[in-house]
Amino acid sequence: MKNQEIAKMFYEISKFLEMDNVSFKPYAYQKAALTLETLKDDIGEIYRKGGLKALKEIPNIGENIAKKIKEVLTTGRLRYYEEFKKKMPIDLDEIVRVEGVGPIKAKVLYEKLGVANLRQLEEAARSGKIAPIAGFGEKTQANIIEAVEFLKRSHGRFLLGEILPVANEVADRLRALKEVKKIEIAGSLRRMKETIGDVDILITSDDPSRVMDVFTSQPGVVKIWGKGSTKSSVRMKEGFDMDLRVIPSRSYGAALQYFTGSKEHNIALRKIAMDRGLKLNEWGLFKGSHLIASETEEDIYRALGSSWIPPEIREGRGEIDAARDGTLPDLISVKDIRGDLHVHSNWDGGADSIWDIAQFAMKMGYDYVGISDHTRFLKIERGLDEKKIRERNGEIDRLNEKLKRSGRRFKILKGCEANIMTDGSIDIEDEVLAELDYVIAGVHSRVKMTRAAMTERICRAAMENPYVDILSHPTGRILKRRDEYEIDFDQILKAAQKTGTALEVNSYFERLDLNDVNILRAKKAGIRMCVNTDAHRADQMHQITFGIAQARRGWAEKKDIINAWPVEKMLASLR
DNA sequence: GCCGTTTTCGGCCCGACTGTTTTCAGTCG
Repeated sequence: MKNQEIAKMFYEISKFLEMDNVSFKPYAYQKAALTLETLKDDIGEIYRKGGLKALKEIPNIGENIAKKIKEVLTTGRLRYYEEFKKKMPIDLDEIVRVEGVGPIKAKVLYEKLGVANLRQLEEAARSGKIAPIAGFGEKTQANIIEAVEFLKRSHGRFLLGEILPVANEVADRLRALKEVKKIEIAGSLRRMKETIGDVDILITSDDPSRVMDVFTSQPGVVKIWGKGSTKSSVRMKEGFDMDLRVIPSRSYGAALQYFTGSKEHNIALRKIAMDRGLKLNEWGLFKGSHLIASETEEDIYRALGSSWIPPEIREGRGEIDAARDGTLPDLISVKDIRGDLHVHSNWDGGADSIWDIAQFAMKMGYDYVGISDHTRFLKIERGLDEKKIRERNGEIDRLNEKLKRSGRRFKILKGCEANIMTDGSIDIEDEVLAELDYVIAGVHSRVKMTRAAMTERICRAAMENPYVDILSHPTGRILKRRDEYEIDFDQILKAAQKTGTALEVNSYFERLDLNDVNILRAKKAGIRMCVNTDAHRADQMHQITFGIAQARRGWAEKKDIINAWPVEKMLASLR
């Protein structure tokens, strides 16, 4: 993933430049990084085909940045970046994650105290060395200690799947109050980002004081940071902070738009406002001092010549242009999903029987459910061998008969989640794979291999096995625990393209794999995807919400997601 | 460092808050 690597370098350069108080250049590098991150084609490929000229044709890549990309591609290094690193060998990315410390403070701390990483930052703060530095002080030092502690405890972010249920519960509690007129969760949670920093809730109310009382005294609040008539802020027992803001009814739409973000989206939108001689802020859209739009988000987007944009794609990845041109994607939604293809039964390590799973799937309104038990190699999950798979298939046949007799059109599909062994082979005989409706394959062992070996393992062997239809959790990352495998994702995309293999969007909240950016790349490459839950208990099938949210963030439409298709069409596409 | 229906220079998003100051720099969203 050369694009991602170079993007990361540019992000860091942007911070180094900010540190030196350089104006505007940081912005240029940031934009270049964002462009690279979401670029459809491999940057190396672009360079090979069209040289420097082709690089310069990419938006936000000019003369100088093109040359730097060329340098990375041809030498594997970037002197400009290395010089920054040499001058200031600090873990900038880690340090600026501490609330209240930005690039400029980081620089001072390095020069005065030699602080190069989080540990040293904490040490310096705890030994009282930070307070005496000009521009810092006691309060800043205490804040740094608290911020570092927080970061260590939580890595600074919370998982969407952990935080959304809590936030919804709070929102429901407030919604029930007669003093609350409108209420909405804003921020990255509304955008359904895979990880969330804190929660912003917006309300309108004629009598906020009682709402604030309820908010700050509700169960789960462990600390009240502040309580006023327009804003209250609390820490919840789960460790994240929640803000409640009371918004004047008239500017509700403007505030909702503003607090939903993302920052990049808002910057782009404000720019458009400016181009039209208008000004956009959290109070509304203004021409001079005259208010043009503010009550609803729709009003604001419309006044800027755009249709309303779903929060999930407000990430500054071209959504505003698309909205203006009328080419916004018709995003996939939960109700489009006809069935879940990745559910484990109690034949392997799952908790529930196939019949219970089917009942649950019917309750969810699905047309089918695919049982994809683990296979032989995965002993810890009681993986099924060929004989067991056949026995289980027999049970599925009997249950399908039963469904048919009772007049239900619901179908249980025979699948498995086979293991991709280190040499790329599949741990089940082809003969048995052929008897299944579909085959998922995934890596569950030896997750640390060289990039070349892991890429080949997944691509050449597994994807080209004629029976493998879907690749489960393709990049292998576990949020806050484990990075992606070392893989060349572009190669995986190519293999999927060539073989028609679908890539899974795994909805399990610690995986969310593919992630939003990779979904967008897969979509652009015309690759089919499949939003599954990997449920090990029937009720986990509800987690489809999280996968769908990521699919939406990756601009996926019904046509991109095979389990949004009628079952016959879906099955036909696999074989 | 990028960009251009303001096109090779002169712009580049904006406001609030915090902590440090005594008029503002840095950070955040």
